[in-house]
Amino acid sequence: MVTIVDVARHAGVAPSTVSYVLTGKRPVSADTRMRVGESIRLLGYQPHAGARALAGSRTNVLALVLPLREGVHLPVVMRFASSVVTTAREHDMDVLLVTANEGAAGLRRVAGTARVDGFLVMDVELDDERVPVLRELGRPAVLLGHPAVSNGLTCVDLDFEAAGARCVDHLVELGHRTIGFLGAPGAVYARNTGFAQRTLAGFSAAAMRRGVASTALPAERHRDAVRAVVGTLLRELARMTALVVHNEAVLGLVVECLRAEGRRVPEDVAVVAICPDELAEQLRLTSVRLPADVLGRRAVELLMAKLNGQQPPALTLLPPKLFSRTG
Amino acid sequence: MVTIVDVARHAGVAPSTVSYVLTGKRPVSADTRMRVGESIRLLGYQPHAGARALAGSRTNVLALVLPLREGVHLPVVMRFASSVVTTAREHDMDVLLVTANEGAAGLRRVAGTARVDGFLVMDVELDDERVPVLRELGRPAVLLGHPAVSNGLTCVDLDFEAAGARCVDHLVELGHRTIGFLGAPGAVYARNTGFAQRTLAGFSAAAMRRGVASTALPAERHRDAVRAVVGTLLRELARMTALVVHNEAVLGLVVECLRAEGRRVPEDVAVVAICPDELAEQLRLTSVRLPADVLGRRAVELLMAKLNGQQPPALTLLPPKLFSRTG
DNA sequence: AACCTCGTTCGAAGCGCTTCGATTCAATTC
DNA sequence: GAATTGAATCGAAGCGCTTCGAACGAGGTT
Repeated sequence: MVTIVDVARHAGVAPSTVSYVLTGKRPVSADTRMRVGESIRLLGYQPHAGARALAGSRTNVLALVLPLREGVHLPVVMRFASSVVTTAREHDMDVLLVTANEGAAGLRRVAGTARVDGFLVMDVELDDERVPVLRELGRPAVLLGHPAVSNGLTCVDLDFEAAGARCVDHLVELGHRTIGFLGAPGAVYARNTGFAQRTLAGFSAAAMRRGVASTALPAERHRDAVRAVVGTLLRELARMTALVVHNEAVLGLVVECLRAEGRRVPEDVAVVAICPDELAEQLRLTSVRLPADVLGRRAVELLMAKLNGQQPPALTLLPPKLFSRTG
Repeated sequence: MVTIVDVARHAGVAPSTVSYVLTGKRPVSADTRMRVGESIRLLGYQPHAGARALAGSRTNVLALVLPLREGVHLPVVMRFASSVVTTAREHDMDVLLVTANEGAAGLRRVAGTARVDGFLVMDVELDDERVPVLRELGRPAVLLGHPAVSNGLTCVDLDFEAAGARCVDHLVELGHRTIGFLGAPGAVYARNTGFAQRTLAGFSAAAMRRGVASTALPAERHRDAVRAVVGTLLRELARMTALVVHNEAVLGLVVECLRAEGRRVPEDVAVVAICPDELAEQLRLTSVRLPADVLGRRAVELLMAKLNGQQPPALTLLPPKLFSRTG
């Protein structure tokens, strides 16, 4: 193994000088910087990560905490992870993969053993047990899917409120005057899960502002329930020509039911979905996508800012992008 | 921060003794072992990973190299990753996530900086540039999707040959006597990509053994091509009552085309797919699944064996499991 | 009673790096 | 020409752990 001492000897300088060349923490003359750089190249020197972590108390590793349980949309998680790793590497960081099912103990472990410099936690819920632990650990952290109480923490998320509004605006521009909304199961709204409400709020406000007639209903997962709620909507909102769906689990069923009721999609009822892109792609629906890649990149950038002592805003909301697939 | 010295002082022993309690590398009397354990609990001691790595030249971290590019089936990758992390944790290991697009340089980097003890590399191709590098690095590694030349390396994969055979056996048991096979695009067979051939070989051999009539054709990705090849198959193999499909990209299209030709699926033509489970689930087809979770677990176990100085077999093939969804 | 043995425990030396005073030497000032 | 500065470099200490030879006692042997 090539150590910093070998490099120093080869370049005819002290080990500390090599270190300063590498870290840039003290000025080094252009001449020696070059000589040292050359020796590093020649010897193929790579600093020992453990030694660095021990001496410098900095690991250059981020923990990425992912929900790997069933029920989350795996491709989105994967895309997010991919984007995180790529962006982390641009900042010369590596990524340690931690699963959410280790829970708060997992965070304690990787922080306590000094394995990572900071945390990226995906799929944070309201009253998540990990939030207080993250505060207690005091390491920089960025949360995705923001919990209500975010004081001191940094959160990133899609701007669901804007997403709800964006759907309305899009449809109004296409000439629709009566718009339905199918949301998550009722229980989700009951337990105040943030993103569901925010979408609905954005939708309602925009409908109000635009002066369009609208009705919003929750949609349960089961087939019959979907059929029923679609029926209700068509009855209640008789002149409905457009529908916003914020419920990826039943999206396919909704379209199916509409067609079963004799409505062509999108000719009779224009459907706009708020869901992962590939699902909308598959069903050929206009959609507001969840930008997993941008989310990942931004999350890493915020975390890096915190690691560098900056204080990024507590909440970053990404503007929604609507993809029209009516053509 | 609580160090090993603090624990030692608290328990009234030497630091080395604490170390031996922790690692079990030398016998410690039951009495002191207990006292030390108690002190560790009380003080909440967690060993510093960097210090450990430096002194012990062992990181307790595995590198997981994943293909995060488009075109791979993301849910499968995710499930595999999940299983790897879970199993690794059972062996007290953490997992560093590395993307395949860092290529061989990524392997060099994490090995050279002593960040990891070993490698888990998914989606290895024939003539993969990483294979020679892994040899050169000399760290334990387990590959998934085995390259032809596997000398000195350890590989795990689904037993595609058995999978091909299993489909035939299943169909023969159901009474089918004439079975078609639709495989990957022709180019895949041309470039000798291992798993595609092996499936076909297993299929053909089983058909021969069972004395059933069969024809195998490659399927290109495009809609028209699929329609054409399904037509050809129906013409050539006039009495075909069953079809094995090993091409997840066109699976849906194949079923669609069969129905367009007036064949009911599965009544007139029983279709068995070799593909990720959720795809078959969605299309309600009997399938041989790619057991990502078992694969991940086994891969980690093999890697741990190598880290412990054992020499596991060069190639482990997992027996295929067929899920019948005809009911 | 002196001598081994063997199971336990101790002490000290490193692992490869960062960091912080101290030192050097050339350039500047009086 | 002596004194002062400041940029560049050096040397040594120390980060928290593992590991190895040595030391220690209690038990058994001759």
